[in-house]
Amino acid sequence: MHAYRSHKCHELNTAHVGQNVRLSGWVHRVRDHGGVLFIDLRDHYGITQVIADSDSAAFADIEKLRAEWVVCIDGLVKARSAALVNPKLPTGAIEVYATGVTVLGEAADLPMPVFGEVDYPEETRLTYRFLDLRRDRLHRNMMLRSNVVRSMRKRMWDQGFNEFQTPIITASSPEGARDFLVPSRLHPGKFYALPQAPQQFKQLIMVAGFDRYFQIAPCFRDEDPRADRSPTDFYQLDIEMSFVEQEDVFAAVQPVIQGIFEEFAPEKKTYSDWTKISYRDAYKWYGSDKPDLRNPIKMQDVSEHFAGSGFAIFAKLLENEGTEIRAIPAPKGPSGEPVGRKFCDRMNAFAQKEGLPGMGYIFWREEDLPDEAKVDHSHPLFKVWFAQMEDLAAQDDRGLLTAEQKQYLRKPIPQLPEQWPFHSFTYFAGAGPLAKNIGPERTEAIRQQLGLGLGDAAFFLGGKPETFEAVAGRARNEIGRELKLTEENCFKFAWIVDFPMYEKTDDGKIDFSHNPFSMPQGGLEALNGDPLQVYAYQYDLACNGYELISGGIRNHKPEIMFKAFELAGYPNSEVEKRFGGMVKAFKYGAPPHGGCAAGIDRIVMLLADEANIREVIMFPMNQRAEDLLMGAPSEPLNAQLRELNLRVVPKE
RNA sequence: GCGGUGGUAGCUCAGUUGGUUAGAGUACCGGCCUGUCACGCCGGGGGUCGCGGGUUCGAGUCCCGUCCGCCGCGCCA
Repeated sequence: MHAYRSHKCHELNTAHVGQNVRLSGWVHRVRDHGGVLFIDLRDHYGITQVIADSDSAAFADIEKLRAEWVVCIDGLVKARSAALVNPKLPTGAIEVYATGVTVLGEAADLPMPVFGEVDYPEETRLTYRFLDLRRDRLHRNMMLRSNVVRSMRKRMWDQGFNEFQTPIITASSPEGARDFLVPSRLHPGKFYALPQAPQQFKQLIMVAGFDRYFQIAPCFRDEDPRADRSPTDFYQLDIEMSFVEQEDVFAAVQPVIQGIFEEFAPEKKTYSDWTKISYRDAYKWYGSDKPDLRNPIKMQDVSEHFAGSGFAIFAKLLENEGTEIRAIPAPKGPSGEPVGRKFCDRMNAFAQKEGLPGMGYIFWREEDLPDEAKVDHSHPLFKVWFAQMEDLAAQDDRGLLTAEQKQYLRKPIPQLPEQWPFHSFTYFAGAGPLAKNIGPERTEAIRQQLGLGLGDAAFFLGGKPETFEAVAGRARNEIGRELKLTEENCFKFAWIVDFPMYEKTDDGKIDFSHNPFSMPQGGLEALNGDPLQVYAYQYDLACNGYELISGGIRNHKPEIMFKAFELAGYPNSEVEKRFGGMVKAFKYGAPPHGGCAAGIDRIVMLLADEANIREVIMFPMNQRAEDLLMGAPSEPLNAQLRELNLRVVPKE
């Protein structure tokens, strides 16, 4: 007999009845009935019920067991009678009658139970991560992660990619985020850095002729965390390919990612049409470069309806250069409940909370035409009513209008009818202060442009797009969620392409807006024009509102690279100094190449249906980038500092 | 750095308008129980109500400050 176990806790069944077995695991749950007691014994694989009664030699010892003790049980497999079978357990048809027990590891009183599904404060969970990991949820998440990584590797290998490891202790590479620095003992005063990504190394691997590379690579960035962003370190599926264009990268990556989602979330729909949306359109339509396309709301420019209108705030705004008014359509949700003033006010408050002056709105409800409009066919409201009826007639699939009524609507107005076919003069009236200010005709024009109807609403934001776009995007998320417009149980992907190469910083300088290593579209020539009009071969993959992948076709020509950096204010000497290794390599025959990196933690997070990235990381940091279990960061020993020639400046 | 929100027993939470000795469940300890699988029943121990100050006859509750957790913003190509 093996010292610890003959079987695992998931595998015994009626076929084993009568066998003497040995199981090891944790005491999941004790049910003590006095003369008979039950232990749910748990290991990585499952749970087996152990039973002991007063006839058992092990009874006295088993009575002393407590939750989470690690024990080895010897016993006899017995079939449960039909009434006692537990269908919830894979091993529920049998139980092990204990004949002996060895305590392998006692457990103190638990700071948090392993049994049960109650939520516990994250601080406790992180401090006792090893206990939390025993619990079903995290245990399952980590196994999912392991399987996802296994599948990723296999899919990459099957496509002819080769996995290589790149250095962890390396040079600072100014890619945007703060570096983690590592002091050098052998070179006092000098520092290594942990890589923010293996970016330069993977490009060098292409220069070295390896053609297709991937790596499950740790990346280190010293930035503040978010729910979907781990501080300190995270893992990427890092990919690079030679002799490729953008479409080749897409074609290589989509089957891997889509395959992973289909494999590990079979109960959800994984859409296979990955649309391409330009960076600028993404902001225009969704207010984000990682739009959640499950939400059908698409924002639109409605400036023309507000220019010179009675709504002075927007009319005035539009007189300034580069301003526009954008609408967020908010159609009523599947419940059919009209979007009312209360919801509109709440969204307005949301915008104010996010730092905007507010968000105007119109909501459409049913109203009677005033009497004068019923007879005066040049009355603006009559025209609105007529236009809406025409609209209705054109798309009348519910038989709301009679043939006679439709007939009438085909006639040009104003033409007095001999027999008036309508009993009702109700129309979709735009309500709210904004509609009042711009009048019924403009309100109607907006309704038509946005394709809205009875019970729907729309929100309006004005100014320079960059000042409100991001908030509009968040409002769009809120609206989609609250009105239940956002499709659930699915994954929708989009490649966000054509990132602008440069942007104007607050102090008016030109700087890289994203990745300085990307190839500018149009090459060297494009860099001679307006930098703000230069787009890069750079792309992200957005999925359900998360950025899952970021990548680009790289700039492999030194002369274009120097020029690109020059535009951002970096002299050649600076480029040589910072990217010396790569520049040197490019001088000796660099192939055109490109690739991307996929956030593994985020992918697993989506697959596990978790909202927080810490739920899929084995030993995550807390929000202040502290490891509560290991006690990191910690103060160094004086001897360590001396050896490194470091001195800590006292805090003021 | 800024904003939101929370902090009461080991853990999850309740605690009314400011009013007796701050409660429940769970875990723990003791007792009872031979078919449970969230076992049940009886009893017990366990509290700096995050911390500090203030108002008040009286503060878990109201006010001010502060610390800590989480979420968001800034930041992160």
